[in-house]
Amino acid sequence: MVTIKDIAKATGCSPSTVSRVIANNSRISEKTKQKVRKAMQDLGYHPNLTARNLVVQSTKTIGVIMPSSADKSLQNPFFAEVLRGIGSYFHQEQFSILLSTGQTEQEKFKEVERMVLGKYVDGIILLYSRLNDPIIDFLKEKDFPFVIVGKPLEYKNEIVHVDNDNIKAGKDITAYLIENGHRRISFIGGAADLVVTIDRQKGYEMALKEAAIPVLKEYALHTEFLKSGGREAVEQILKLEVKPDAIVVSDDLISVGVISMLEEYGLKVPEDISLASFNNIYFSEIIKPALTTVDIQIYQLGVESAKAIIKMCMNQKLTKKRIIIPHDIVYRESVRLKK
Amino acid sequence: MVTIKDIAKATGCSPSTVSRVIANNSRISEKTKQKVRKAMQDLGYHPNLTARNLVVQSTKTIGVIMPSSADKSLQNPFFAEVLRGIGSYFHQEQFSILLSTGQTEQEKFKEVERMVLGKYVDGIILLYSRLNDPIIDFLKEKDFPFVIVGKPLEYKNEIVHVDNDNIKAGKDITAYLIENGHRRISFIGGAADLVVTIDRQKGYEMALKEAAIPVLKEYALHTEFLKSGGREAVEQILKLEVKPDAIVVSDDLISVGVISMLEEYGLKVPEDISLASFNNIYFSEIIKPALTTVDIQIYQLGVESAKAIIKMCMNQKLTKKRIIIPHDIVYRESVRLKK
DNA sequence: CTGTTAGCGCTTTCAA
DNA sequence: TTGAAAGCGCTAACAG
Repeated sequence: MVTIKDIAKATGCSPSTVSRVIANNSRISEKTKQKVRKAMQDLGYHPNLTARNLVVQSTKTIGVIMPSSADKSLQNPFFAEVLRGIGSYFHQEQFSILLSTGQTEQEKFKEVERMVLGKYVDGIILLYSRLNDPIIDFLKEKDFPFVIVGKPLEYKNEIVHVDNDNIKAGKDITAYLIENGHRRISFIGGAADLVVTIDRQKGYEMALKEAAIPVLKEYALHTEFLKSGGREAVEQILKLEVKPDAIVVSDDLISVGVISMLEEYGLKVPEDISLASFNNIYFSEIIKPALTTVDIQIYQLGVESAKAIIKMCMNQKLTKKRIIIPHDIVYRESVRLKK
Repeated sequence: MVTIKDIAKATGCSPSTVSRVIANNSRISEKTKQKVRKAMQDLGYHPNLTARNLVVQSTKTIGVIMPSSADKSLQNPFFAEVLRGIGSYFHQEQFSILLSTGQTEQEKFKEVERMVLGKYVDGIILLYSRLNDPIIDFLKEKDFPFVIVGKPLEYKNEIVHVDNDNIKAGKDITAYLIENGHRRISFIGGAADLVVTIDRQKGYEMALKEAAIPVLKEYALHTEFLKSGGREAVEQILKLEVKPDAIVVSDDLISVGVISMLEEYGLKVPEDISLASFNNIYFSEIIKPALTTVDIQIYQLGVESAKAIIKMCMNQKLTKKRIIIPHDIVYRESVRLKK
């Protein structure tokens, strides 16, 4: 292996000079720079990142934590898309992603602990927000830089997070349904302990109230994310005495299953029942009917969380803890319009 | 920061002893071990991974390279699922994933170069296999440990790769279509430079030949992965003089788009036309019609590639370069059966 | 503008 | 069973 010393020897200068050339230090003469660079080329030198990391006490690496992979939720294109956003910003800043996909909460916790205590990462991005997450407690206690994609339920004012205004998003999409003449609107959410589900449901309820439509308990259902494709949820709905004429679904992926189920029971979307959801993943536009959905700009969610964590690692102050990515509704075919 | 020296001081022994306790070296007395461990607890000591990596000249970190993320192919749940497989094996071996999602081939190459030359990873897993991939050339030239998930087109006998027998898979699924009375079978593939597409198509052709069905050029189409949802492909098919009665699609995700398109043109699957594809992603079972598809055991693909790369990093010899994960057909609703 | 020196925190001979 | 010492490859004062 060729080290900085070899280059020093070959060029007749000191290791520190070589180091400075690597850093492109301004007070090294152009001449030596040339000479050193040539030697690096010739000998095939490349700086050892581990060695550098050790001395500068920083790795330019961020741990990115996915939700527990035991359930199938990882298959949600949401995560790939956030990752893409994070990766693109990281690339230009020369940061790296250390990915953690723990099967269980335990595994994930262990991995985070290893990364953080072993000083193997400079910061953490959490790609989800759950109630009572021990990882958050751990990070907070250690005062370790981290950002959440989504909204923390506790410590909202202390934890940096990148989120949509999901309450408003829920309200907007529900209002759109109401505008189009729907009155009996049901809500199907994913896991009930996900903050994003909670918020979207809250927005849904607000819209109903504003339109003076009663909020019925039996109209709000939860289905385990990606489990059984929303079968129970649909069956519940079909058992209702007064059947809904529209459904707000908290995630496009769930919509896919729900639509299939409805069809199985002979209900067509949007003719018999309208449906609108959130995320605008790639699928939403290629399935039939194409989904009317809230575009939450997943990629941007990734980019901004990347920006935030890097800033924090550089000890720059963030002006605000809560970074909101705007959303907007993409109108497609799953909602029956008012004539 | 509390270091190994602090523990040494606190316990009155030397840093080397502490180091040995960390490694659980057998020739340290149980008594000192206890003492040292207690001090580590009390002072909150945790080994610095970077420092260790530097001296042992290894990082226990593997670079995992996704396909260029400029196209939408990253949203294919395939990748999340392989990642999950890799992650699970890595976790138990205490390895980490350094993820690279370059937008372009260039970006990806740069990232790989950085990881490898900077000695930041011990090995590389490539999650795709393309024709003329400079990354493969680079890795080969550097003689750096790497494994491909998929099949390299060149150097098949030199490059370790974890793959399905996609030719056979293509043949099997096509044969199944033929068994059920289909004769005019079309093939819709993803990007034509992906080896997986090529293989599956090859198998498709073999099955036709064995059944003495002519292989028609105009029956084989390619659609950019996830682009336009297979619209052109379907339009091409509908333009054919003799329309197919079945389609083999090289990826479940493409199937989703193709089914939608067919429906748009008034063709129902499987009543009017049958369809079968590959991968068995979560979606395949929740969409209507549920897809008859080849289960390629994506998760296992991940696990085995993880095993392979770790073995290589430990300098253990692999018995074979080509590791095959068995596939099997999952029979669902998208194929019209012979009465 | 460049060199000398001292470490970053750990592992690992070698010696005791 | 333990300690002393060297060194992994690099950066960063400090000195000149």
